[in-house]
Amino acid sequence: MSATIHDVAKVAQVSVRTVSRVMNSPGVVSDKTIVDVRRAMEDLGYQPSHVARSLVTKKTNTIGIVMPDIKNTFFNSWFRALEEYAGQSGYTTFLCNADEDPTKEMKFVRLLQAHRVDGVLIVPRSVEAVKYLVKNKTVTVLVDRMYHDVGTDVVSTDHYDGARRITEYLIGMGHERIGVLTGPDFMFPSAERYRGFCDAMKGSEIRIVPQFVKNCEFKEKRAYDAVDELLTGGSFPTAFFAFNSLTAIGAIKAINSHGLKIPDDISLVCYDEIPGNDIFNPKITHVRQPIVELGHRATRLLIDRIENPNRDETAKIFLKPELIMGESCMKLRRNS
Amino acid sequence: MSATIHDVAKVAQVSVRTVSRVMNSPGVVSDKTIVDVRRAMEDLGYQPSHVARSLVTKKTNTIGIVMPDIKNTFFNSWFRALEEYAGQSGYTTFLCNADEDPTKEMKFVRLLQAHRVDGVLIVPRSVEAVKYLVKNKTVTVLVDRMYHDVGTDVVSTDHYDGARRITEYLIGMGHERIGVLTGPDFMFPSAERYRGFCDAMKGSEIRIVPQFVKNCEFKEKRAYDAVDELLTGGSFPTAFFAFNSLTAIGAIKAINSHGLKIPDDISLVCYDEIPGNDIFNPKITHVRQPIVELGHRATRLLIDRIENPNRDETAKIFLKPELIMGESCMKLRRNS
DNA sequence: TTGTACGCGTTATCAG
DNA sequence: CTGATAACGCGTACAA
Repeated sequence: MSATIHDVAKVAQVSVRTVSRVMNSPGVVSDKTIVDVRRAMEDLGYQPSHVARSLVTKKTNTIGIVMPDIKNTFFNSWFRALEEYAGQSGYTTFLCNADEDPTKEMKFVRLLQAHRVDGVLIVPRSVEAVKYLVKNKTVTVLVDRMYHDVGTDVVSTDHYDGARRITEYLIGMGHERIGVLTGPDFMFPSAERYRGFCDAMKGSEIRIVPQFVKNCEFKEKRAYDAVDELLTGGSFPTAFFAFNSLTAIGAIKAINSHGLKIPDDISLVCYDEIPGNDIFNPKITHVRQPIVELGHRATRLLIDRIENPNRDETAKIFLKPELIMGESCMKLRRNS
Repeated sequence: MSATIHDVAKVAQVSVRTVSRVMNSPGVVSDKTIVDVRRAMEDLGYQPSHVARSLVTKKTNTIGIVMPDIKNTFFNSWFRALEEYAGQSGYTTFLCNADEDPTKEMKFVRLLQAHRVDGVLIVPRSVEAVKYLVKNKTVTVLVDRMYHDVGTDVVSTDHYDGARRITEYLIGMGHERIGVLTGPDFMFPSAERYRGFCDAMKGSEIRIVPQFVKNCEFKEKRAYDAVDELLTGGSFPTAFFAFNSLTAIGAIKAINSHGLKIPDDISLVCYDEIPGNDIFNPKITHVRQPIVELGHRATRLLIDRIENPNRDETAKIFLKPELIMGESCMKLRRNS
């Protein structure tokens, strides 16, 4: 099929070793031979086989990306940033969408191992996958979600801080009855955000209404149902805090279906940016994670680990989020 | 590093050939040996090396995806559909984002060839990349965009039909001054959509206003500037037809910045769905391409070509688009 | 500066 | 049913 290094050698009238040299260390080859070899490569449309090369060098120049939900704009944007950075560093990416399914996730992790990727960037759904990677000594960086017990590098953001600040903002606007649409408790970002929310509430001596705290599993439908149910009841929250963009969308749809207006009838803030927010009316006030940097830092760290296996202590990097002000919150009169 | 087939053979006290057999043709191996070998594999955490396997079988079970702009929701969704289908068929994908840059595109095509992918799905930005693939006998399926002269398979949609129908809809609503935000002329989808637009106009004896036809290169900023300029002038269109979601977003922003309302002051339709359209107010009337099917069909065709190299004549598949009615068009009084 | 020969981890051919 | 052994295409000691 494709031309091999032998074909090139034959055409250029040199040995394969020399052809190999013009590719990997052109410095030690005479200029004339370089020209000859290059011409031969050109003529034959030769491309060195990464697979053969990988077999001997034990390096594939690929990294595996395992993410839980590619439909989520957040992971989507993260991947774009990361892919660009990886490409510039000479790495190609294998993108795996585990679909929030631990079984699929394990399948992908095994697949990546079979492909002998040089490293893995994973937003884990279950500890098992991470443990498997660690056990097999795969260079691994956890992103966004993390587990404390396994000794891997982590790049994430300060979820506690973001949630706390946006909650304080809501409180400052006079809201005392706040509905929270959370993700699964066992997920680090959700747990941290909830902790931030609670601490902000504590700090203001407003009580959390237990019925207003809804675990929506980060899913749009769950959020829709939860908000729908709350709005149907007698006294509902004056504001909602959705823990990610999907739950925010669910909330918006439910609010719309009840004929209510944001922010006039009800306020809404969320974590992450909803798709189309820049043309949405009103723009939603939200916590913005430095997503491009999250991609770059994670990839940089991973590649660094791949290329310098000197084991420094594991890195735990938490980037600072940012509050983006929209017009989705109504200022209430303080009744104090 | 990882355990090899030899390690497994040693532990299971059989030859490597036998280990290979339990993986690839378990039928011809005695049950007892299978059990022994499986146990050995389990104990060592053995995963067969795809790279070594690929070297000898000349099959990598990977396909390359080259797309022009991953930020565009359309390609984004397309990829999701395709990746799922490919995964189920046992293929892993290399995603390459050429960023509408012919140079990057060529670089990626070469990279994919170096990785010895079994086939390539490409939304081409330039003919060169396609010609290169064809020259190197890479199994290739063009998606969305196409070139007539190169003899490759194509899976796309009927852009002419979609554009024509939505234009006729606009005309039916009484619009006679229609602004068009097109893509590059040399791109098949844009050219076809423009042809559809023109034919619809001809059919109704409304004249096309040349100043209202703006080549926006499928880019948001170009669309913003174009619409902004038109709205600043004295007499502007009563409706815009944006040729993709990005130009629609640009148009919406420009319209908003002029304090105009859709559809009260101005109507808007577009090709493809803008992100967040389901919560956008008003929902934008648009042409919906069967994007999931586009991913499945393209991948199915590609894999079929890979696995059955019997050269049937090249396939040209054009799926039918669909009109999705929103509330972004005002019905005008006919002045006839 | 250049060439020969071996090994990387599989599959597959041919005997047993 | 099972086992030596030669490829596959490349990198690299070692030799010249």
